[in-house]
Amino acid sequence: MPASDQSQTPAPPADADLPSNAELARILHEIGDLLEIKGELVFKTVAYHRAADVIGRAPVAVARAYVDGHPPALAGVGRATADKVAELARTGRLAYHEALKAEFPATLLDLLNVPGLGPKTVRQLWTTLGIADLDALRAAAADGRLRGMRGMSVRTEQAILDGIDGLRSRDRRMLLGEARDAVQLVADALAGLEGVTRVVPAGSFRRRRETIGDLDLLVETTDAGPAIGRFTTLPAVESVLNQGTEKASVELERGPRIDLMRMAPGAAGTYLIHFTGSKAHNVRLRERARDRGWSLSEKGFARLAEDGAVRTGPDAELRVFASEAEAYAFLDLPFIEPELREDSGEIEAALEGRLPNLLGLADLQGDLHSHSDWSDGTQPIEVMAEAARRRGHAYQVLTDHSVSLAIARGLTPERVAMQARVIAGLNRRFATEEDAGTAPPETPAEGFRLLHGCELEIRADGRLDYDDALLSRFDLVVASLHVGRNQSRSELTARVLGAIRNPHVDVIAHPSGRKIGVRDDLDLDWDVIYAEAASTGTVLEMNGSPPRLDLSVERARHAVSVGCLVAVDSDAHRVEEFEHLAWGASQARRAWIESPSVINTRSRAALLDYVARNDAPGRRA
DNA sequence: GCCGTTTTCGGCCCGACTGTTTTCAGTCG
Repeated sequence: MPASDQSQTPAPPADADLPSNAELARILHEIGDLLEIKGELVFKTVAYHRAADVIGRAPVAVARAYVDGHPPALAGVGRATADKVAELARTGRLAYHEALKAEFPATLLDLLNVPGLGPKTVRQLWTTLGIADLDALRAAAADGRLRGMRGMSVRTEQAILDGIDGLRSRDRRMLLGEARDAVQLVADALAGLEGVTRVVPAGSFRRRRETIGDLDLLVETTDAGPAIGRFTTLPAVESVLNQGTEKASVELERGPRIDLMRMAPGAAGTYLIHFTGSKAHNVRLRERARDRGWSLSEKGFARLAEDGAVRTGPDAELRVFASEAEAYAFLDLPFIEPELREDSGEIEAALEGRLPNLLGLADLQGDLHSHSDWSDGTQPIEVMAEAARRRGHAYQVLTDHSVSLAIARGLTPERVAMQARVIAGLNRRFATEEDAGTAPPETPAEGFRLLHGCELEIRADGRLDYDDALLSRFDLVVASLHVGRNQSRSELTARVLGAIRNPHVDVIAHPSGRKIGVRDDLDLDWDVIYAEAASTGTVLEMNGSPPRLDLSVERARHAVSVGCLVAVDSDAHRVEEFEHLAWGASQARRAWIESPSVINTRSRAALLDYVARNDAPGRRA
């Protein structure tokens, strides 16, 4: 909805003043944490955390919807939570939250982050010893003042000291590429062991969350002993957190925590489901199992007795399945792709037979965003083109930076013309090889061509870096914004809208400008951006570079729902980075996006036809 | 706190590992 519509009458709060979904979620989680420490009924605290999660990933701006008088129906958000969200949306504050916070020192919640410390222990530390922050806890542990408490010993004190030290060094979450490297390290080490049939990453990495905290790995083996032994003694292991007969956890040197679990051959289906999660998805499955008389755990489905307890003795019955699909089928559900398992509507969709036909990496016919050493890439045009061709793509768009981005050696119009000649020469060779049958076997039927594009800078004053005459000579133009990031929402939005409305601009690259863990999103009026992109046919990019993943899943899902097309791009600056396409595709899958909404699932002919139509005079406002 | 054609009250998902226990609570995923 246009922001200008809000400016007249007795002004409801502007979007910028409303708490975001993430802020609402943070407050509700904090209430849940505080109630845990307070010793409140566990189901009540769980309800707050669940409501926080649901609101945090809701597809609409929840506070906005409350202010506008049409709060969304969200499973897990009942009357009490709705009233609190309404108060937060209306006033920006929540009396209940503030009263609760006033009961405890503000720093007490920090203690929950120490591994091994839960709400019960934190409460005990505070009430018996007055410990309310990490420094006090460290001092007490170092002085040996904890060992008198129930459940505390000298060893616990040391574990707490170690845990506090670890907090400082290990608070960063991994990006997808780093997680993949750690997975590979362990998988390679276990692969050759006797009895090991496979090693599978599970958890949030398998669901392709944009950042990964801990890694979960499953090893299918007849005997867990050797695998766990090898795992806990890997050279990269800094410490072993725990180790049993079924599972073990380690921390890598300056790296992540990794959990390894054993799954029994022939029974992997429920293990994979259990350890892939998400927790919320699993809870829904277990509820469904229980309704049907079975208790679901990683081990399989155990038959329940009349009283709701698991049957034991001669009446015991455990159903196991080799594959996830079979385990889902036992619950009369179709297979649900890991990227969808967030309890964000996938169970309902599965029941109603309307699960999306998700985009696959193989559906991509090309890539609209890449660089060479002509600007800030590291490899020659030919090397990049050859690598793209060997991927079996029909096109790669070379989009070196435009002139004003001097730090990236942006191309002058003269160098653009030179580059065009280089590309034409390469394409002549590709055509000759295809005619002669000497092109790589991966080459698709329509052949491979390197398309000439550019990454066009949207300058701080809103002007574009090249004039229309030059822009019209490119096969495809992606526009992006790297400078003047701190302007007001209205200024930034106007700059992006200017690019969207230019008939020669085909794609807006990494629209939010974020880098995960480094810098925040641009402050844009997103609803206006989506609407204009949809009406002009300008494509919004899902950039697959792991620090970007931009658009985000939530934004991409919203954009497509209002009629936008997206492009899944690598933004490769060297050959190895073409693999970013896989990360980008996984984010599109998380956003429930299907192939028709992704422009680069189209053939080269269809892509160029789309661009030509959108470039036609009068096509745009 | 949430939720419901087995319920508007009384339930609410499951198991491994750890540590300090003499049979189990707390934490974690």
